Amino acid sequence: MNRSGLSEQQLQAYFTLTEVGNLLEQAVSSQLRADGDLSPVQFAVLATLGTSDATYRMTDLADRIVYSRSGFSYQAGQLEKRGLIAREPSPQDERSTLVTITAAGRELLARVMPGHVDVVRGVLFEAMPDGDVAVLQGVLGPVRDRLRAAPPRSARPRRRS
Amino acid sequence: MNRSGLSEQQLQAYFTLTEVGNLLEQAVSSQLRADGDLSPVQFAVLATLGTSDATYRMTDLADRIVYSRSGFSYQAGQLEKRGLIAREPSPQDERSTLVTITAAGRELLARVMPGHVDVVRGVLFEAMPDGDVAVLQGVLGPVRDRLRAAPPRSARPRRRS
DNA sequence: TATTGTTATACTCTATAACTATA
DNA sequence: TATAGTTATAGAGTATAACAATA
Repeated sequence: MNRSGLSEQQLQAYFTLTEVGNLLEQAVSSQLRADGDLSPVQFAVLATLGTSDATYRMTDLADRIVYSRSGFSYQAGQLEKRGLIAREPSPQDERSTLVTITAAGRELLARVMPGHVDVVRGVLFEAMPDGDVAVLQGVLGPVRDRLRAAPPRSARPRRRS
Repeated sequence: MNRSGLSEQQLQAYFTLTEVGNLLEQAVSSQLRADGDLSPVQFAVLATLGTSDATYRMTDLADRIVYSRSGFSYQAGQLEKRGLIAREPSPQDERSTLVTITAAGRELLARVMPGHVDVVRGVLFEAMPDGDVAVLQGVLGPVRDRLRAAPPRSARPRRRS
């Protein structure tokens, strides 16, 4: 434990995680742009919608993807303009908007996925022993779960006008 | 191994890593902005320069921080304007620019660090068993080393004019 | 010719605050 | 009064390509 409140080991692990994350995002970003004209965020939206079968509200998707509401509205607008997602008012609560992936969205996802997976393998898994995959998930999975359970950004009260 | 070339386990671990990285960056970004009016990239520059004693060339720093040259020139300009770093031509190779952190830069780094470390602990380490820290470093350290050894972005040949 | 770095340009992204509508 | 979502605005960040200087 150094004077800052994190051990040297923890600080190193944090920097390593950050650097790997940046490098990974960089590599993935090029591939997505080249193969599908998608940003990492847009890919995350399509992947989230295309993998889970669930429908999401705008706010929930924004929280999951880690975005401000307004920023997510912009991104959803971009994807909707290209016909990759659809928005419709929720029957239960007409304030809410439900987001679904379209057939075209699924097609693009399928078209982009193989190259994407190739990049991820090359960057992250090629030199990683198989056993380490479970170890990584074992360490970071609980962290993710705990963060998801924490009050999300959109829950922060807004200022009065 | 699913049809895409990554096992389901690998895909999950990749998504988890990405999500934790995003959440972490989000949290850290607020703290840095509030306490030092710094972006995560600007913090990374100061932290890299302030931690290692080495001097870096512009290109090497850009590669380390994972940035385009032009983008890094912009960021270096921002930091220099605030007196946090200094640039000078290299004596050995006058094409190169050496970057150093100033006393003011160190002061700002020291001022920002405690809160920064608090956030990182809260997000990443609070619920992580001590043993997992070494495990995480053990898994991601080699990945990072391998990526650093790979030809960096700036090595990509530029188009002829 | 190749490399280092900067800059002009054009664009994407992002957040804050204001706004509308529903609960 | 609180919540969901959009949008106007304004600014920050980013990359490409062109540029100048040195090797």
